[in-house]
Amino acid sequence: MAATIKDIANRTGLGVATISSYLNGGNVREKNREKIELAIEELHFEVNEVARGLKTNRTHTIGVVIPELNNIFCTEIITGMEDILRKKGYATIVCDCRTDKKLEREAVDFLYRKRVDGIINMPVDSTGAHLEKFEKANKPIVIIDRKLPQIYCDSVLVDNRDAAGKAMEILIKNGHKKIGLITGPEDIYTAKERSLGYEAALSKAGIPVDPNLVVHCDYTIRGAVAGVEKLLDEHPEVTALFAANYEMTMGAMIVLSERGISIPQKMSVIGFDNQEFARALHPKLTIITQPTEAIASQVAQIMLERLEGDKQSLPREIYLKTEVMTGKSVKHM
Amino acid sequence: MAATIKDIANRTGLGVATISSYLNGGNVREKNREKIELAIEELHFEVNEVARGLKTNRTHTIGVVIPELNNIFCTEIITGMEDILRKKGYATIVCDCRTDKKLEREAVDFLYRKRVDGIINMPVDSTGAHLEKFEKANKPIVIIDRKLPQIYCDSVLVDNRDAAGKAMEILIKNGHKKIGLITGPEDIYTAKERSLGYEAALSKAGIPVDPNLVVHCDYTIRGAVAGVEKLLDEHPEVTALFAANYEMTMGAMIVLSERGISIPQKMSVIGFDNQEFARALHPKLTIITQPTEAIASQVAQIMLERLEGDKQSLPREIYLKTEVMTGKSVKHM
DNA sequence: ATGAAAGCGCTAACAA
DNA sequence: TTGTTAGCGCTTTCAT
Repeated sequence: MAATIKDIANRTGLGVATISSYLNGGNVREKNREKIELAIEELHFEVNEVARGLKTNRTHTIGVVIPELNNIFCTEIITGMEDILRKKGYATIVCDCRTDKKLEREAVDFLYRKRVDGIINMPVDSTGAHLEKFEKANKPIVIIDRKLPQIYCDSVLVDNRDAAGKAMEILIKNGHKKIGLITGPEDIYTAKERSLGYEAALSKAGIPVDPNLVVHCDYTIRGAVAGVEKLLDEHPEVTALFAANYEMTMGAMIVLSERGISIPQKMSVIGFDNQEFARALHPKLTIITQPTEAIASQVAQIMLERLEGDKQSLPREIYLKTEVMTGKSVKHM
Repeated sequence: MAATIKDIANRTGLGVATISSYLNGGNVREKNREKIELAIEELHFEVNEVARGLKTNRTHTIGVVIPELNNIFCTEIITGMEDILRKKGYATIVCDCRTDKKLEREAVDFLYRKRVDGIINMPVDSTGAHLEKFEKANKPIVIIDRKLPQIYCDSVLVDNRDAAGKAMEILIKNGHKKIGLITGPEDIYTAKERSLGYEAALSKAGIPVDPNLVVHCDYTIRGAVAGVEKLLDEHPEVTALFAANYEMTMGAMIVLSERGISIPQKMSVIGFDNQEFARALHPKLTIITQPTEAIASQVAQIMLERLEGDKQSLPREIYLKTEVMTGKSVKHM
């Protein structure tokens, strides 16, 4: 069995409270400090955080629930958050719920049972019902990428309508009128926002919106491949594509590459996220990039503030902007 | 405060032991079962796994320590493992140690303090010293991608020498003699193995090994960009490149794309991992792919077996093979 | 089938 | 500064 605080107490002849005090940065006589450190060394003692968590009602663990781990947008954010949280002594348990509401709820319940101190969620269920337990327990909730009006929580969002608007503006300025939109499911907030940005930009330019040019995929590579193939088959008049996340950008590129459709001569393309991928393509892809680092740091900061005291202040809503990285994948008509 | 088992006991008039028994699948009189379920519903009771863990000395949590979360090879494996482990009631705490030995040790210590039931590690420190606590505690250790002779543990490996051999065989068969190798740091096991495979293949074909054509990067995109630029500048005689992981493949493609070096006319390329990326490029890239799903399932299976009883049997070593996905990025000289 | 009670390893009063 | 002790929420004998 692993050594306990009691073993250290016996070994040193001190009381358990003294050992506990030492472990928590309390004052201990120099001589005793040495004795304790020796005993800890000899017995390979490591605090049992399970016991500590039971007693203090704080686990120093944050739950993170995301739709998909195999998604560079998510992993970049997670990596960034982890870095910040770890430095403050917090660990994260990441659960990927496969964009499934049921799994999402299970993940949140699971994390609640583990008594994580707070939860960070890029939600699939837009009602937020799965988060009610955390709300009732008065544990901080930070939401990424959408608003949850029913839930008392902070949110960090990207201006997705503007993001799509920027892409469309480039295409329209270059004379494109038949623009295919590769977007996510209608019930996903970010996808809907991007679709709205697409429509608004067209309307503003006086170009009629043809709903047949809007392909609703499922935010995955595979889905986009199927969707783009269908779009190209049925609408040869399309001169440009805008793919509204990274995975679908890749899906679109796969179809164009495999069909030998040259960019930008035969098709103009604007993608999303992942600068490295855009650079690796030839010609370089023009993309809209999301500020993953800023998102990560905002989310982590807010969570830390909520954990270390500020429980009452009103829910916050942080909006961040995307940027355009210009390549050579758009042809001037 | 959250409801406890005691609250349920009071509410139902039963004893805590009965509630506990119910929660753990014990037999309870039908009438009491109903009462308990009603109380659980009304009080929003959720078992406190922290308390349970303290008592049972099992947390149903597995620690996972990897060098980098922003690495598709790692995330694919993690996703696969999580799926399997979750179905058996185990959660995972993933720590990314940024390919840093010190952070790796801290992550492992942290997980030990959290009393995870077992640990899965793609190790940075080749001595395995950081894992000794788990070894002493007799908690299962499963290693991915290298052997740790000093540590009592199971390992799941890929035949990396063979992987590099396959790539080289293709290039050599197509008449290439000046082949650049973009590989990882010499002290990383997989990188070394891939380098050895490169050298062996050249020697076997009677082609002298020129160490100047071997670029040791750090397994990152950025590192590979710098490395490939230098290689191309200093060795214009190179006709083919083999990049020995996905990130470095992308780095190589970035340089080639930005310099306008056409593939395969001016340069032949074989990459590593990420089939989607290979397909998205035009012409399609020939790559060596690792069996991430098989790795994930082997690792998870072994961990589960060790957790559910089989503590004694000898350490296992599972070897898996890579595959070639043929594209059009290799020119016949 | 159910309940009483001990105890997992720790922290936090409180007392000394 | 140090020690004694109660108790966090649960499981687990051992009775009943």
